[in-house]
Amino acid sequence: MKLNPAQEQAVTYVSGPCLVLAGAGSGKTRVIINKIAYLIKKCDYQARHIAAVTFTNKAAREMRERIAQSLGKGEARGLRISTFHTLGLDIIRREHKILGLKPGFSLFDDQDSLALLKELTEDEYDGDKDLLQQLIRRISDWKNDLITPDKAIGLAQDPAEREQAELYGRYREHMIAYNALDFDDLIMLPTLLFATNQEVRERWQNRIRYLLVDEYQDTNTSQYQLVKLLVGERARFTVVGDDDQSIYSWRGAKPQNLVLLGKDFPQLQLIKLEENYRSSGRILKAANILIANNPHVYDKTLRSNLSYGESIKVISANNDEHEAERVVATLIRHKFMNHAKYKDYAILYRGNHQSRLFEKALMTNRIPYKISGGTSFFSRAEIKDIMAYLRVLVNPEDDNAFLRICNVPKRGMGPATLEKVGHLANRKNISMFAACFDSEIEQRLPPQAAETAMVFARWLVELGDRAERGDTIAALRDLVREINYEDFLYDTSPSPKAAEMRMKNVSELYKWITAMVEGDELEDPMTLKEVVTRLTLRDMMERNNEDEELDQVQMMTLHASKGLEFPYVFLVGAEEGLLPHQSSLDEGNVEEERRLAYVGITRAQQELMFTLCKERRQYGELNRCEPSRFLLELPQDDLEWEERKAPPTAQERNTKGKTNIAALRAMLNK
DNA sequence: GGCAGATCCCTTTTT
DNA sequence: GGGATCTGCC
Repeated sequence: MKLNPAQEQAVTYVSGPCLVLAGAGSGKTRVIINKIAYLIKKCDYQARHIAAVTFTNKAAREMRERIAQSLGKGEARGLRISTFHTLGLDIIRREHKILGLKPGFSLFDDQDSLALLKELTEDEYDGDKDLLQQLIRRISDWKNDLITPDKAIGLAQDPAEREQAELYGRYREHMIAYNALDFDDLIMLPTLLFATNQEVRERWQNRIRYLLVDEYQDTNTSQYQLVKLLVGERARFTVVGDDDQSIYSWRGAKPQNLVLLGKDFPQLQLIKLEENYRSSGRILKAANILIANNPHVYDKTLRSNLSYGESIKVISANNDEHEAERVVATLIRHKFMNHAKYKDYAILYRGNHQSRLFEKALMTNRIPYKISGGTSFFSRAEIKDIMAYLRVLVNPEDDNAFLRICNVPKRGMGPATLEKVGHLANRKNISMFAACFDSEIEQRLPPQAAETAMVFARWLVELGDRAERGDTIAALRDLVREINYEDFLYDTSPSPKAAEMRMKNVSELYKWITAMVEGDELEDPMTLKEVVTRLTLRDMMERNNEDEELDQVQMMTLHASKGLEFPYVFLVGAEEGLLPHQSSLDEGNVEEERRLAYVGITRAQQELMFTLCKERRQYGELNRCEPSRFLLELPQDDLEWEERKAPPTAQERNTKGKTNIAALRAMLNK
């Protein structure tokens, strides 16, 4: 496939820092793939000196597959393609000594962190969920801004913030005691390390000599700093991004980093990709008109080189259940008329909970579907159990994991026993696991309980030895067998069928671990320690992607849809309060919601269908709904409102238009 | 210590 | 409306 002139320029400009502004569907992944190949084949870069960074595992996997196709396997050897977080993990793993971490550190996911913070704040917050949520958010913001607890305390403006900063400090101390890291640490630690340690920084600069960053608009402060420190003075890098697709500001992403880049690297080469190869002219026009309501730093207009296409449908339904039925009915008819496949259709929604009714409607009609995201594999209880066992094996300091498993299945270590073990651990400043071996344990616990704890701990040590010494996979199999996990599942599941499902999940996990331990052409074999941290990042290569070949309707959130494309798209729940989401309206962040709508629209290749309800059930209550303002912002001549729902009057459109322009002005004046 | 029923809170998006 | 957590009874 030939590149267009702008793409060609983006690929071959390698002599300095390069920013590629890539509109939706303008072939940015292609540019990255081609550029990597160009660097290796034409510029004498070795694959192992090139790193490409993405935000999601999915994107990384896709890139890996496509690069494997265009390069020989040998040529791609050593090429780093990973998410920011996996790159951070790699760095930490290699530099863990300097960072003061013991090998086999645990990675806490959100739930783990939440549990720890909940415990730490019991006195202060007394179980107030709101305050807890604020604290978590605050800590994450601090970490994303590279602010340590000491600094946070210094910066505190009021007593409440001071308290948060102190809790942040306690949280960090406990994490250190557990030999554990959270997601934000994966970026913050390497960045701080590079910032303060020249030798390490230079080592990594030497290791990564050309850096490519995908979805650059999603970087937060610490990620941007990491990029800057990695590229150093040499400044050999390419970042690809689109400010109109910035939809992650809620987790600290700073689209302003696009502007900062120009300031920090005055020699920055700016290249715009404005030719869209994905969507019909009409869909693209709608997207352009919608996003024109947002302020812009760099102007950019996407041009379609496809035909104008079908009109955009707006389907209205009486209520949310009806909405799902209408989508399914429309889909069935449309599929028949167009000889399409199920996998050509995507149902995109704002929040995960919306998937449920569609799932139900699809199921009753026997239509195969696949939900991406949502309750992930790794949040299932059985997977968390086994993972917790592995975490303790790998990192005995991990009290959280220990607590999860010490009585699963029941082995007589109930709350009373645990409380005493916990106290002992606390007083002696050792892990609970270590406390099970402590000389005092026999004085503190009733003989039976002390015996149980010691037997359990000894068994763990012995199993850990087995895994360490020889056959990791056999040890894993032993683990599941020796705790009688299967029986446990049958005892605790509501039905034998559910138990069977859960056991299947365990086997699936087992399969992934086996694959990772053994390695393959692209990935080196890993130790159990590595596997455990990697799995918390969910960075398995999804070897079971036979799924993708299956003919299934695709369902996902708008966020999850970024980077994907589908012939026919249903954008459901186009209502005030849902698509501009109420909480965003409250925070005055309509622009990000508009970008989210923009992302959804630009996923569609041939046809786009919006749906909305007159009323919707929320928290069990029935509420009236208004059409999304974004629908009113679209070019009405290109919309086809279905059913009795009248299109908006000229007046309605005018008022909407005026408020928007006023808002836009206010924004620009700021 | 385990289970059924009651109660509570929630739903924005993710590595 | 539904999943997670608590309560009170066995």
